[in-house]
Amino acid sequence: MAQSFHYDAVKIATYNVNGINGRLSVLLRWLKEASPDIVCLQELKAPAEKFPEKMINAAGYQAIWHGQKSWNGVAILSRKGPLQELRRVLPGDPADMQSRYIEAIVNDTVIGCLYLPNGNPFPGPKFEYKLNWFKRLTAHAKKLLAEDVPVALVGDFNVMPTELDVYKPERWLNDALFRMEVRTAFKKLVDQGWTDALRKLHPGETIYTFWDYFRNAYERNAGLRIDHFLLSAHLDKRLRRAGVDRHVRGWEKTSDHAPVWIELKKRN
DNA sequence: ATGCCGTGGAAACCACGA
Repeated sequence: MAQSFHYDAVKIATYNVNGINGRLSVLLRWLKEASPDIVCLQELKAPAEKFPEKMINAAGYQAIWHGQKSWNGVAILSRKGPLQELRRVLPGDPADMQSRYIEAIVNDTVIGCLYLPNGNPFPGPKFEYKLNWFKRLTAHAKKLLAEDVPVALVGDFNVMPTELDVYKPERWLNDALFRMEVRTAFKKLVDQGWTDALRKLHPGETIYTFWDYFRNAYERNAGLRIDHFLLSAHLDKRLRRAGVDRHVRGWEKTSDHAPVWIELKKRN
């Protein structure tokens, strides 16, 4: 068996599905293949009542979700332990109606599932909204760390943290995913004491989680690393493996993102 | 360098994504 380990692992994944109903067959195929314990989904692009709960349940997962008509939408799935929802709104702006955050406790671990705004075009109100959302996330993240419990902030951050995370950095300098303000915001967040799990286990390696639909981006490996796992110190200590299921990006009717995952040593 | 692709929703085009 290729997949045989000397420890019991907890596998957590994140997947921007780009429309959960349009991608349902891809999602279910991947869930069966990868068998993650916890999954954070982004870009459901469906209102609450159109979340395919029965199919997700039939695949072996409980779910909580925060839907929205047409855009955004986030969900957390769990294969084993129950999900105890903590919040479904990022604090700090009561006027913000976009479904971009949901948080739950699963097996004593806090999972914050997020879909950070894209922010394009720069300059403009969307970019300002992104920076403000980042500030709110950073403030909330600080509170989570202060609670001194195992926490993971997981999802589509819409940021390439460094030049290593972009196939052609020079072309992205003025893009809202790579503007220095946004990279700086990501670094400020990480410097609170979070671990960028993929980067820690694969330093110096080219890792992408997204490839455009056009210009044969996937075939050319013209990708971006924008889906991330930020781990508190408790989880960092348990981190064993991490990767990208990049082959899923090659499937028919697939999302432009690939699923990303980590494995944690199980708690004693 | 660019929405050339793809989704959802409303209305056979538009908003939005990264």
